[in-house]
Amino acid sequence: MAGHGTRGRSGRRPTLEEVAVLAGVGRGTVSRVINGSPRVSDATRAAVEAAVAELGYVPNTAARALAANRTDAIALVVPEPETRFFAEPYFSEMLRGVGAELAETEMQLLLIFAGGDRERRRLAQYLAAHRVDGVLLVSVHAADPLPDLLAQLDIPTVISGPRSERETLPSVDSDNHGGGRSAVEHLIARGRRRIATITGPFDVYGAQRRIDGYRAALRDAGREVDEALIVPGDFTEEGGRRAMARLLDLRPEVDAVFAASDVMAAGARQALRAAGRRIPEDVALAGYDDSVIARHMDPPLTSVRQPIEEMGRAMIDLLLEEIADHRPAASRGLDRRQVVLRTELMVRASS
Amino acid sequence: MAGHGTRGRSGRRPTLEEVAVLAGVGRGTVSRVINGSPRVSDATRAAVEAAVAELGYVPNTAARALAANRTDAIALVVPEPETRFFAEPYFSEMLRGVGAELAETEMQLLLIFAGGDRERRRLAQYLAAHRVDGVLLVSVHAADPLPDLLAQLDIPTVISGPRSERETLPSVDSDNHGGGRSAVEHLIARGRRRIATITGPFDVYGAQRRIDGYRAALRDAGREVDEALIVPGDFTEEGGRRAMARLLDLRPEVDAVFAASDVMAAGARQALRAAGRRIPEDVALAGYDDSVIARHMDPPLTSVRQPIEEMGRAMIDLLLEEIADHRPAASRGLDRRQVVLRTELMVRASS
DNA sequence: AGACGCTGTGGGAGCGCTCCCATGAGTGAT
DNA sequence: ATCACTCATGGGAGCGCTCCCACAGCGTCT
Repeated sequence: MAGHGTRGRSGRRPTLEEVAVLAGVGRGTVSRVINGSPRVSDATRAAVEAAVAELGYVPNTAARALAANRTDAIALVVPEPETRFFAEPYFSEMLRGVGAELAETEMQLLLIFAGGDRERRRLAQYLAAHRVDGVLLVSVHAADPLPDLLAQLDIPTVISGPRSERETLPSVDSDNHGGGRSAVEHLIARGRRRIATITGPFDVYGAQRRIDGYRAALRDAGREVDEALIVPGDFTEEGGRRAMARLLDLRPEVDAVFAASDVMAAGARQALRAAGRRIPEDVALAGYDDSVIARHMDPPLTSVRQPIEEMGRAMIDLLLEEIADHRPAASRGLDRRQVVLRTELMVRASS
Repeated sequence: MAGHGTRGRSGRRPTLEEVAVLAGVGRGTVSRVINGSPRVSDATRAAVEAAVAELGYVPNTAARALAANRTDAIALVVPEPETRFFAEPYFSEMLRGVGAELAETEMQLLLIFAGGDRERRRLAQYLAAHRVDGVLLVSVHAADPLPDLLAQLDIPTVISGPRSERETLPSVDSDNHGGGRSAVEHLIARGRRRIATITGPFDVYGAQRRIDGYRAALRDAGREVDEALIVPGDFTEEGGRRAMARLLDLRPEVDAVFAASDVMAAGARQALRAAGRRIPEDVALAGYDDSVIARHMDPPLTSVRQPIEEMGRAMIDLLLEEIADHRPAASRGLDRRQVVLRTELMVRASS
């Protein structure tokens, strides 16, 4: 029996047409009212609105999408395994900003993880199907082919964290250079002499900028940069631990460390403890992100706060603009589509 | 000039019809192949697949949704302000499981926050428009009208954490009773005499169950339950701090605390420190969730681990089933649609 | 008075798909 | 050879909307 038919019938929702009949107008007019066109007389508009209210009419999005060729949805694409997504509190906060800003609109948010190969292929299909009006790209490595794919498909995109200084996609970022610099300036001001840094992966532009900030602060203070004090990490806790251990090995006289993420700082702290160094008495420690971990560490961690939520909001704003004036690529210039937001150093007991 | 028309033309994607022509078959046949119907000969199927590959055909979801009355999308609805969503690592991990399981399918995940009033109304509209095939409801309080709305709209729904022992919606939960019990049994085994608990909100069923587990463990050990040792919290850090402070006031002789969440345990720790109590020498501490905070606390926190990721997977499984046999409510019975997963106690230095 | 332009409106023509009915070919039983 | 079925297939009829053309009504300019 028509299980399907029953379902279709029982839950039938009113259509544009029915609203039109009830309001005594044509379909086109109802459509105009629904979409806020100004070319409708006040009387007609009122009549239509009454009919809409009476029937409890809600537009059918599929039909709209089909006819108008838009989806009113954007995707937040995370090109990392889900695991990492949440190891870094960064993403969660960004999501918060994105959600908040999007709540102002009719747009919907799709969350897509594309860590593995299979997910990657699925994502490509998905994008090819133009199932979203725009894409938010988070945490992209320099060599990732995704941005090019998106450009090729002509899908409006905003990237969080430019891939290089000559990023072509609209982007939102915090001032990594200034952030790194402020942390190191603080350590200098605290009288530290041998300041090291545990860096992020070199293929992440933001990580590079933090290192540059580290160098700048030292140079401005008239100090020489000891390259052995710059040890590579990978944004993981274990990586931070290893980097710190190595650092203690190479430069046991180190008396301050700027870790490019709180998570790595947590790892560094373990290594310091294991080596019997006290924080901050023997070694001052500063992190980056001002995450939950920073506040709960013992001692609480000095950390560079990024306005991540605000960054999320800014990304949505940019993306909505991109979608709005989505026009032939040629007519776009090198717009001022690179937003950079200020950081703030949260000083705590670790330094 | 026709920016719109240009766009529509330039990026034109092949349609079913075009695939049919190229393969030399009818539209219906192509549709059958695309949708994996068995009623197609091997030769035809091969021809169609070749044509699909050659044209790079990708089905238009909007058209499909319109014609078939389904969306191939499900929503994860979080009826809390975004803020809380991430304060509890719980959600993040759940999202991970959901994402992983969903990656096996063609379904898409929509993330919807419905904390405020405006978001609530928007959500209602959204659901009324049947823009998703099913809904995952996370962290629902007992009095929330959302589940009823969903039932009324006849939208397949799975709830994480039943609202009461007579939950009618399919649900996935961890064994809160067993979890609470195991934590308290552990504290008893450690020789603690005055064991208190800081609870979650009373209108959260899971929180109730944890209290019940606390009571059960004490009773089974032949101990009397001192009601003054049961202090209400609200799953926040500050709430945990206050509860602990109050506890120290009322029952200074307390020598162990089971907090119904790690976040509250972190708050309790602050209060204990402030009062000069050592962990675990003076007071043993156990939490719930086995979150990042537990591992980074000083000392590391004993905590009840829920298989949250697995719970996310289970929710998706249940929901997909619900969607598959979505039939008149009458024909559904009190199915075995209540999944309960086992917890595990992670013992660390705090106890 | 006629020509012209506006504004508000109605409704046809699709958008690309699924559903389902009709059709014809193939198979085996009578 | 005939009938009854089954199976693969083609294609019409929508799904509910937006876009846009056509047109009526009215004021304005010459």
